[in-house]
Amino acid sequence: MTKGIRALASHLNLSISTVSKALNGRFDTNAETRKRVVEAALALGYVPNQSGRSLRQGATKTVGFMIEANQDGSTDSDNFFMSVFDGVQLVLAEHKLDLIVLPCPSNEDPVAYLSRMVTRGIVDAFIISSTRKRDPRVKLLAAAKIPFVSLGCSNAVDPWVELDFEGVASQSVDRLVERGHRRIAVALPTINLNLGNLFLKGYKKGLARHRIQFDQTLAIATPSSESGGRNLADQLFGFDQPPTAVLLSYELIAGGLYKRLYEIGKVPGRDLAIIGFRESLQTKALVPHLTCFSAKLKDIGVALAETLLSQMAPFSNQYSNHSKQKIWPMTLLEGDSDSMMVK
Amino acid sequence: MTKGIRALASHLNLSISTVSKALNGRFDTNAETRKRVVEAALALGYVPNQSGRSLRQGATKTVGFMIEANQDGSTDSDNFFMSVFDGVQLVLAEHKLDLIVLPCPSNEDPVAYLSRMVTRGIVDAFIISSTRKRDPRVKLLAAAKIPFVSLGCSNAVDPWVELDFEGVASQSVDRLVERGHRRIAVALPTINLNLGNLFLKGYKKGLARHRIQFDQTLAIATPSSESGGRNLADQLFGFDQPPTAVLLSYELIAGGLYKRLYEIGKVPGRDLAIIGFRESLQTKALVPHLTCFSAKLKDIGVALAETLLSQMAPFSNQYSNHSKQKIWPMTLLEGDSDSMMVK
DNA sequence: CTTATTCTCGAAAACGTTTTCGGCAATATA
DNA sequence: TATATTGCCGAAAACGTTTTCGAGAATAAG
Repeated sequence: MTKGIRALASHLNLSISTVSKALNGRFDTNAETRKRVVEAALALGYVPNQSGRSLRQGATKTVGFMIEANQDGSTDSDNFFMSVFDGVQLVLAEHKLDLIVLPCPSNEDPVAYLSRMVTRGIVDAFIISSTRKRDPRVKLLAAAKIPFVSLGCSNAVDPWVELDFEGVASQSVDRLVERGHRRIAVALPTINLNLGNLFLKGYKKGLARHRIQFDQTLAIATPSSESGGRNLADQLFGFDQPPTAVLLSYELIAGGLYKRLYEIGKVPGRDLAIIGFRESLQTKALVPHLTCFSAKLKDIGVALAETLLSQMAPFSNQYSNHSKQKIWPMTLLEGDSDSMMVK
Repeated sequence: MTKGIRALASHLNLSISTVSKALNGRFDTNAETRKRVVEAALALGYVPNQSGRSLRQGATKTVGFMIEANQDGSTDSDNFFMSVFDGVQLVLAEHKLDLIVLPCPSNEDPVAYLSRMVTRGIVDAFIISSTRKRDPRVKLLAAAKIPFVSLGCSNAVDPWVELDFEGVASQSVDRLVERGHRRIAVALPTINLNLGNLFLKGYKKGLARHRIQFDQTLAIATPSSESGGRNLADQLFGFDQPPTAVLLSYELIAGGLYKRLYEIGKVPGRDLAIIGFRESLQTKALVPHLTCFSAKLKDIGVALAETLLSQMAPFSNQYSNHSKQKIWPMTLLEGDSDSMMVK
């Protein structure tokens, strides 16, 4: 079974040189031929092998952007991903594997981008993040039989590592109910990230445990921005009977929420109990301190890498006992934003 | 002039296969020979071409980690680099160039890491960040004649794009003096980042303009962390005659600074005027609002890419009129942390 | 001494592409 | 009609490496 440009050429009854030239749009090929070749390439899903290309051309057509974590001894992770990368590299290095980061441009569809990177052939395996519900990218990778793992649960069969959104939400409800809250709102992402579903699930489970009726109007989708937080404040206190507590599935909105609360004369932790999701430099700057959860990001990276290796043929036996799907626990960081008692 | 493994082989009077096997530590080579080969490789600076390797081996030995910016319409850049990447890719895409990100592991020396990536040969050009004074990485790249640009000024001859640290510091002094301040402190990074020198330079220029004597004790190096900010507060109010204002060259410490101030009964903007450097989600969460500066991060990415292309042979003519070094202006975002008047 | 075995090395193929070059046919020019 | 030009295509080399296989020498076994 021939592969690559040879397969395409023989399928078209053309020489590989003609095919190559046609694909690269050279003018010493017939326009008609060019069209035929391009169409066939599309149909057969042919894409040139990058190693072959760069070897021949003596150039990779790629620019590298080197970044570092803060090197001055600061332990605060101002950047979620840098910590995760670190853990991933720790494991990969043991097997002489390197990690490169592929930033999807904001003006390109993530699926198209991934597909481009797959065919570019500069990596053997993928880690993907921001996993959506029924994410087309996992289908793409699974179909292409390319080893991968997703940061964020995808489905029941493919490998993933996930923060414990469900547990955090559920635990948060417990904590609030203990303090007398009955009307608890939840802030969810506006896009179809799977974390939203998980968080909502945990929230509902928590409510059910305490026999509190789920109220759809208290599940509020809000963009993860400053203004998203402000809007949330207005919505919460726009109710005839405002909720006394709110859970955030995404902590980036906490800043806007706090600010708007102060503007309308409400004090976090006094007039509204707030539990954020993950700690960050932002949540640490808030007054009163935001109660939220923390995770060992580096260890998540380690888990990601191990899960990935268990999917890669040369290493799978070494990691065969490794679980394919893992929910990562988070620990509570008590702040003052939910210390009030109700009723 | 032969290159690569051939050159090494002929230099050693060995066949390329033996050399290859020796370098890869195979046991069908004499131990003595292996040693000779490895030493010669080191001496001649030989490193295998990655394209050739992956082509032959059918594997790249690399894992890709795909990340995305927030896709839910949030305009806040919670991540400095993601915005910069976006701008870089905008320009590179026009020339069918791709961008990959190379995250330096925290346990590896940045110079060694860069050198490894250079020899790995998976990219044609580099962008480096966190530039230090007399950064060995720029020497490395310049010596190897690899096109590059640094985010952060390096020296007088090599290409860079830099945020206007000097201007920001200088302008901040003006602003504070206008409000009656004479004793103005400045917070600097503890490591030898070039931005520290520039910031200090601008600070001194500002002072000189207003005939204020520079006081070395008011230039305080502090790690960019929560606790760094707390320490700063203690140091400032530990003086017999505490300064009435402080400039931050790095905004990540603002949260810790604010918190500690409140703890010791001081209010930002009343007892101490504060001007931060760059806006972020954290600075936006602060109450009172931190006065700081903002830059169009995406445009900085564009500038980086253009500067880089002006250094790359195939594109340099297209960008020949492009300046090799560029200071990027920032605009003031007035907050309430420096609104007080003194005396 | 003969045969088997081990050790060390080199020749050559292969990975998948691009590019140079020459050849043939069809068309334009003289 | 003879010659020059153009348009289109294919053969083959090249990029730099790894790997398979066989050969020869040296050593061990019989």
